[in-house]
Amino acid sequence: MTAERIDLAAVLGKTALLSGLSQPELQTLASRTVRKLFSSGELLFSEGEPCHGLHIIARGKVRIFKTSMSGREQVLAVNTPGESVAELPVFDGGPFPASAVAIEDAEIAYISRRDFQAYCMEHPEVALKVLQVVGARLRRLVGIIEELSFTTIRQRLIAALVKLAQSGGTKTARGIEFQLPATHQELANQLGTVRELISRNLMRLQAEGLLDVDARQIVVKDMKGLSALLETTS
Amino acid sequence: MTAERIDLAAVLGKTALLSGLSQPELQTLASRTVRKLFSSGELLFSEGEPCHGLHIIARGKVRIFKTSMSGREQVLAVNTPGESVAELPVFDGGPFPASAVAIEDAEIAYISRRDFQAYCMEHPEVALKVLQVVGARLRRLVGIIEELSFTTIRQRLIAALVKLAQSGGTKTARGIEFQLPATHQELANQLGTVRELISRNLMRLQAEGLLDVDARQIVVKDMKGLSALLETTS
DNA sequence: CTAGCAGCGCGACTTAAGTCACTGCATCGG
DNA sequence: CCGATGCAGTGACTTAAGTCGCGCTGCTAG
Repeated sequence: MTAERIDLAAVLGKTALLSGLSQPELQTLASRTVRKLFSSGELLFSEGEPCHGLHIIARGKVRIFKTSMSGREQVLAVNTPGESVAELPVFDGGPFPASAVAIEDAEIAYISRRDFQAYCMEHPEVALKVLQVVGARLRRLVGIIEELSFTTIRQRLIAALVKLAQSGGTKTARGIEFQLPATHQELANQLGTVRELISRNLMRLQAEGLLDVDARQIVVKDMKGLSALLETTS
Repeated sequence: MTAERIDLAAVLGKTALLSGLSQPELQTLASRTVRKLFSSGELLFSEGEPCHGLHIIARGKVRIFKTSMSGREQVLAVNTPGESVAELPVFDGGPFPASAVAIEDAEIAYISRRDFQAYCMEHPEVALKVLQVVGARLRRLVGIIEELSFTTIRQRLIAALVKLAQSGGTKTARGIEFQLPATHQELANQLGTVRELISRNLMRLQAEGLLDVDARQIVVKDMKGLSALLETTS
């Protein structure tokens, strides 16, 4: 019991929302949290459901997404440990605007709305932190809107590849190599399109000599040429 | 002088953010605000600029939008008196994520970041209100994303028409009549497309017998048929 | 070992979306 | 009265996006 509480307090202290709080305060909050476990593929909640509390990810990954009638998905965010999920409905009392699913086995610290709101009233600095986190979220959403309405799938894909190469790539004689983090289908969901287009566009980039593609293994042969395509109006 | 302050206090008291505050508190805040005037078409701020304070609309309308390299616009929101604009950068310290322009002559109450943040620390309930407002904004953005990635322009246009008919329409013998609130170009910007498609889709709906279109005057002849098109997967 | 399944490649096709170029039409200021 | 200007309608066209169907591979559970 006590062990669990100390553990939770440590987790809470590492989240963006609550960093900077003192140990006793974290303890107090931890005593109000519930630990929830989700296995990979399990839904944390669905779009439209009422929201009763705040989810903080202690372990695992969570994908936030919308689904269309025809079954297509649009990913809004993928969240990792230390981040919180669905802060907003906690405060405006509305339903969840999107669904969330665990994409790895996950452990969630859950705090009820009432408790967290009360805590914010007593600790205004926490409320301001929440605003910062929400701000980052809102910026990402605006970015998604910008991409969806102004760019082609080709450009979105290139942008994603460049980002992956820069963060998780290793330099070799042939260029910058890295693995796609998931299936083409998943990548398509994140870019708001369908599997075939990912496939086709990757092949096209290969044909243009910018990439080498071998299933999920990507070798960027011409990083400059690739990045250059992001700037052009075409 | 005094007259101005009382006036401002009244304005502030009507905003969603600050409703429920006592007169003296409003006075205090009002004494910190600056009144700014913008004529129609004038920019309040541009995407990427640093943000130094909160804008509250006292009079007029403001459009929030993103612009692409090729000159196309995507409208994120149109805000009216009593609403605030760009609450977020005030709290996370980042630049404006989009641009804002007055689409009517407008009067803005402006409060500096420092003052408003300090006020939130002293009055946590205001911070919670801000979170509610931001929540509503975020929901709208998610809605835009959903529309952009799942629906056709035809459907978005129909949705816009239905909304307009329900809010600003009058029932007549021929059906529900209303005026388009702006030019086709402006409507296109809000739906994330180009003028021609608005024109064509309106014509198509007319050809299908659902509408009568005469320039900006619209008569919805078959509201049920129109709404029905929103539900279908097609 | 093999039947089944998930992920991927790919061609053929349909359709939504956008571009270009032009016309007509009203309004407004000289 | 007239040219300029801004808005709307429209045809012809190009291209991006998405759909369908099928075949190939490699893995793994029965």
